[in-house]
Amino acid sequence: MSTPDSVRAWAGVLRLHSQVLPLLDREVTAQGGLPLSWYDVLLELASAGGRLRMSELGKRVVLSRTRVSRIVDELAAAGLVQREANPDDGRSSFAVLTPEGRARQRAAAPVYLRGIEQELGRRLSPGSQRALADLLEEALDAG
Amino acid sequence: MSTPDSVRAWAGVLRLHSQVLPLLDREVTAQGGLPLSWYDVLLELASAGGRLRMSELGKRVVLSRTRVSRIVDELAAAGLVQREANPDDGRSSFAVLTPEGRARQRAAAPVYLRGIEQELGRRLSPGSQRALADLLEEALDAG
DNA sequence: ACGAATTACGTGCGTCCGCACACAGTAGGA
DNA sequence: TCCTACTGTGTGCGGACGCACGTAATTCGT
Repeated sequence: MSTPDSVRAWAGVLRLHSQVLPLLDREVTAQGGLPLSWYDVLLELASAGGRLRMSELGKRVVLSRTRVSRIVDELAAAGLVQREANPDDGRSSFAVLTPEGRARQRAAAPVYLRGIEQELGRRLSPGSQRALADLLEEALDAG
Repeated sequence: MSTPDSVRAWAGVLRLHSQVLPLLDREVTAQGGLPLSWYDVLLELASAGGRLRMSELGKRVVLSRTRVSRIVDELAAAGLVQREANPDDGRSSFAVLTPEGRARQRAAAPVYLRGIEQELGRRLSPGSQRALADLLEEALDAG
């Protein structure tokens, strides 16, 4: 009774996620970084030019739209983003990166990059990392 | 500014996890299956011969030891497992699969397997599935 | 043999999270 | 111009989750 490859793959995703995520979280918060959810939102905002509608942000980020709404509240309270009305559509609103938000994101980036690099570099050869990344992106594009 | 492969890989794990897990959850519960956490515990118990110490169970399952303790409570209340003292060590206790628990696990298995097969089969070729599984297991073994 | 350190486990508590719902705004047909 | 369907958003609520701690049992050094 051998396990199908798809099941082995899914089990691998589940396990790697549950093993690496807490380590990364600890390491980053120990170094005074931002919470992962904050960083994720700031990063996505930054790479989108600093301004995004809520629903768009919800799609790009790993969190639910609902959750994003609350995190943007927190970020706004911390002065890292600013809510802004959409003149073309009264329902929607933008999250806009403030200069300080951009600065904080830039400052936090190396901590995350180093953590990931370290945690995955320890486990896989460069070639395997590349192969894994390609396969995962292939799967995501087919989503 | 190209993203390192390790970061691409980690982002892929994060995204695939967040996309597939809810789908799988919905699909399974819609078909009257067990909660994923229940299934995970039952499966791990079954493949270990039906009896495992709590801490061992915590290590094998994707959940924290703390969480496992509570889930075993729920499973025991549902009659699917039974708590049992360890005669050789008064601190530890066993979770033992009941016949009904074993039956429920067996009955639920095809639902999960089909769901995973479907969700990953749609996204990756058989060869890619195998390659992905191998890479993830390689990473986990190095953990 | 006895106390300190360690291990296995359960639980109180606070956080994170998303579903279901409510509400305001928009689009489109008659 | 209404009236209806739909869309984008925020929020109440309850569940899932794990950390920190407490407790009981075992191990180990002396």
